[in-house]
Amino acid sequence: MPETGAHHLRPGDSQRVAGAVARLRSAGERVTPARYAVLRVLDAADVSDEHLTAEQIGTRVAEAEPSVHRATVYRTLTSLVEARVVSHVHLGGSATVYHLEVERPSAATAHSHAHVQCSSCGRVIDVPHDTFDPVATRLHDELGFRLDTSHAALLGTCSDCG
Amino acid sequence: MPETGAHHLRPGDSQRVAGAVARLRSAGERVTPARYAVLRVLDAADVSDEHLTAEQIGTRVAEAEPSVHRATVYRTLTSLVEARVVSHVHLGGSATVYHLEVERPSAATAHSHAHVQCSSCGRVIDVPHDTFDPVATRLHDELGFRLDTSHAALLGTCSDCG
DNA sequence: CTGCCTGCAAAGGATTTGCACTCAT
DNA sequence: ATGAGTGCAAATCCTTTGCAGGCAG
Repeated sequence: MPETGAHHLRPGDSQRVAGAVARLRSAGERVTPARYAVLRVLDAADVSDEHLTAEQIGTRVAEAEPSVHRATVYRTLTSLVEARVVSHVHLGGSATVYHLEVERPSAATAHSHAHVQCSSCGRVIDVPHDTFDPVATRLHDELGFRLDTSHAALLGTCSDCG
Repeated sequence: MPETGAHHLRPGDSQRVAGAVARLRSAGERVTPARYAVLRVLDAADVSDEHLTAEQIGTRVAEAEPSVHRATVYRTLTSLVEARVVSHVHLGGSATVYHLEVERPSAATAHSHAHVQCSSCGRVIDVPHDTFDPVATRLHDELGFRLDTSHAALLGTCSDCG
């Protein structure tokens, strides 16, 4: 009764996890239980619109799969980002949060949304990617600076904390 | 031969250092050698358009005034920021940089410039504060989010690294 | 004088690394 | 079978903190 390498797949695993695994594999990376665990945590967070730090991911992975070491989570995140299966956003509060990358195995084209964070409650808000277009255009024209709107978040105050 | 409290002033100290000291004092904070040292380092950095992290400031202070302990530099920066004599910007790379605040002892009104950082060479570029106005307006209208353009930097690629 | 600020040293928390072993391929 | 990935533990790095003494106001 031969198994084909998908031994880690689980019933609950979403389309996105499956897709991420596929891209991971095609990137020449190995698919291990630890990596599955991280991907599942990220998938669940995405569903509930959460943005998790490496440490939070580590904690959740530890809950789901105690055998996965924290250090491995860090290494895994690095690999996943490198393989473009996961992307990260630097928040103003100097934390970095991760989330599953939806498509696009190739490089450049920033498709994802931009983020702003409330310095009061810490909430991260996704904003349409074209919000920053005017700024991006101006920076490019005046300074030759190519803005990457999805790689860092700006701070401010949200309506709840206003 | 009575001295009036300016015992720490030095010939080389710029107008800005003097102003910072004045505001510091009027904020009810004490003016100590350590605080002078930090202010001088920040002033020198501003002149050369540098943006220094707490650690870099610590190093430069150590060079100029070896007797000032690193821990004091951290505490000093906290105090100076609180007293609005110094402001800090969170860079995308998850470092925080400090610089002298030019005027405005009062709160709110963001006057200072915004920043963008090159993810390739790390250079921090000051941009006119109105650059982000279109975005700020849109975020405010659509989400009730009040953007603080000077508190965090966005990432991108500068013309040199283009 | 009074207590804010400091130096010192030790604690702290998050991330990284060396090493030997394991398992995905 | 072979080396990428892992667990473990120790090392690092940056920053914070408790405490006693010192200096600004």
